[in-house]
Amino acid sequence: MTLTQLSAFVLVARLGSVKAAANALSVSEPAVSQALAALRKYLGDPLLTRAGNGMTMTPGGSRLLSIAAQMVALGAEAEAAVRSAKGAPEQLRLVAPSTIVEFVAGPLADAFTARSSGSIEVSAGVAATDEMAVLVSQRLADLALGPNLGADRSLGLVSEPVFRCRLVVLGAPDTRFRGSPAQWPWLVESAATDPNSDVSRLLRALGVPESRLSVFPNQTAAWDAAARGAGVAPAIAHLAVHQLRRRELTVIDIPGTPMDVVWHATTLPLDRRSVAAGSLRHFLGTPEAMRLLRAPGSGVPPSRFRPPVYVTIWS
Amino acid sequence: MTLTQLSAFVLVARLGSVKAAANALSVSEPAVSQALAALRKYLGDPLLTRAGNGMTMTPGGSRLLSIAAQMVALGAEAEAAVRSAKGAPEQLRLVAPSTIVEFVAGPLADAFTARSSGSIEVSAGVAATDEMAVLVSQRLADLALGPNLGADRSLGLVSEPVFRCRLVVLGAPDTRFRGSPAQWPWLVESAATDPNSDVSRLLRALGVPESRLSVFPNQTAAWDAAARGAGVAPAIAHLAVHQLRRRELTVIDIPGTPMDVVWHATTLPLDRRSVAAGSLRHFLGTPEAMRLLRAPGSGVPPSRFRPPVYVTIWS
DNA sequence: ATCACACTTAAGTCTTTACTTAGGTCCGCC
DNA sequence: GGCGGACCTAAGTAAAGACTTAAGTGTGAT
Repeated sequence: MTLTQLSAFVLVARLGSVKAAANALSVSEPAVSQALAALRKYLGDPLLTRAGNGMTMTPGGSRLLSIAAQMVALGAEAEAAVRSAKGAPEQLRLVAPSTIVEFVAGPLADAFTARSSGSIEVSAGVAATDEMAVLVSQRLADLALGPNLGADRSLGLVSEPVFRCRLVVLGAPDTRFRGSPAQWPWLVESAATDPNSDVSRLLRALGVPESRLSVFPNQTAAWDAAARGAGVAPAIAHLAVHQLRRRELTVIDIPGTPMDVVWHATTLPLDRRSVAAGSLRHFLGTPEAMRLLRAPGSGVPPSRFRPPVYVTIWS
Repeated sequence: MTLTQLSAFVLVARLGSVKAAANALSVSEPAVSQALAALRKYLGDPLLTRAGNGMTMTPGGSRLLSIAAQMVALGAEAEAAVRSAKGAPEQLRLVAPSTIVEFVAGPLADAFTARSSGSIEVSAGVAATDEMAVLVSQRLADLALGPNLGADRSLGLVSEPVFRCRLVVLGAPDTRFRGSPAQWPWLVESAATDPNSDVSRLLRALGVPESRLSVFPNQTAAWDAAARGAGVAPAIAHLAVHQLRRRELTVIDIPGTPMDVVWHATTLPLDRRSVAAGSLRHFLGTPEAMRLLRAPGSGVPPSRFRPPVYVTIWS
């Protein structure tokens, strides 16, 4: 499986004909056909079959297309990225659970970039708890903000506490649900599907079955639903301060809550981490960072907005 | 640039030594060193340089690492995807602007999967307006939900109106801002950074400068900030119905609003589109879909929650 | 200084890729 | 039936990839 073969496949799939693809690549028709044949043989799937005038994709071909297209696009992106790296600002990758990314990653990244006077760019990525440690240890991320990842000694990571907060359960002030908390409707955001997150630990401790969960694309939406009485929602207390102050939501007394949570900053040990990672680590200890961690969701200017890491499907 | 070279590079970067990488791949040390040399030559960047005991990355190397790691991971994923495609449910890719994905993609995908009794899985992806047309025409997405994409005849797409709504501007009931609307603080979500979105068209018409914009990671967070008086926020009226009903927000009278907006469903023409795409297109015309389009953000059960398309950084 | 260690280069081999031209096969269509 | 278009296979070639072993070359430590 080579990139040339994949791009031949992608082109045939997109243009609907071997001939057209050969034309687009300005090579002969058999060249494309053979690249396709090699791929078919390697993957053990016809991928594309003749159907009258054009070609149709097999199920395997259709899965492959989206992945292959990404790989081809990334190949081009890789060249461009390396070529343009000279003199470009250094990049720093921060990973965190979706909750943290939603509320604090943007402002934090923005503030840090400003502080480095633009010489370091921070991009934020969402990751599951158990992936974060691997990402950092493999240098695919520079710093993880979230739970303590230092427990697994084999990865050789340094995890230091940076922020203390409390996990509570919120609901609309005037609603009552019947039965035990396990029977109530629970409104959660996507981090609850990560079995190692604090929220899913709480849900397990309470014995809430999956059938009572509604997953929302982001935390604010889940709270919004809770505010209209659709159920109860777990929350890092200080992040919901606006909703609490406006009395849209109120803290519900549930056994096991408030639950103390400590956010840790995890990096490689001092001798292996990059200078930029160290300086972000240091920044997290400053009063400015504390203030950002404490004050949720303030938005950032458009020029400094960076969407969380995700790869475009097509270049 | 081959996948073998890239994986050698990734492994060296991750393990911090050529020797360790060679060991992990169970090949000789020069084999890895040469793969690296070929890549260095091809890209014209040292990528990794010796630094005492280990290796450190150049800026180019660090850019490459995250891309190369994805490519390698995708390579493995491609094989797995094709091999497991036999008998697996058909997949259907829906793309839409972030606003639509946030509110309706989850419930819509969930309802459609249920309706097909699990034989079709829908995944939702976020895309910029002008990318959506290309994605569909290149078969990288099956259906786009959003603005009318039929204007560009050359792509041969079919865009049909499915839903009418109104774009308004919201603010907290009791706040007043000074000066003209162009001077107010505007709280927007990421789609506003897409110059072809309805929101950025509105902002341009009003002459709002970039400096007055705050970008939030999602629409609900922007509204939430507006509700506490931080500024005004554009909104598709019916999606903010809960906030309006609770009087956290109220419609502000601004020239040019309400702006009529029509969501279109865009697919390939009938003879070129897949059966699944046609059936999703048909589903969008049913009362059930209408109800979901009209009722924002209801959450989905965990088993059916699918995060929007993004590629994991590491496999 | 020089030794040990780790990366790099050199030289040689074998395999695979990527491509060409030439001929074969399949399918719809008149 | 046979024609045309489109895809596939065959045979052959040049180039590149992916290895190996053997011999440098640089750097930190004793």
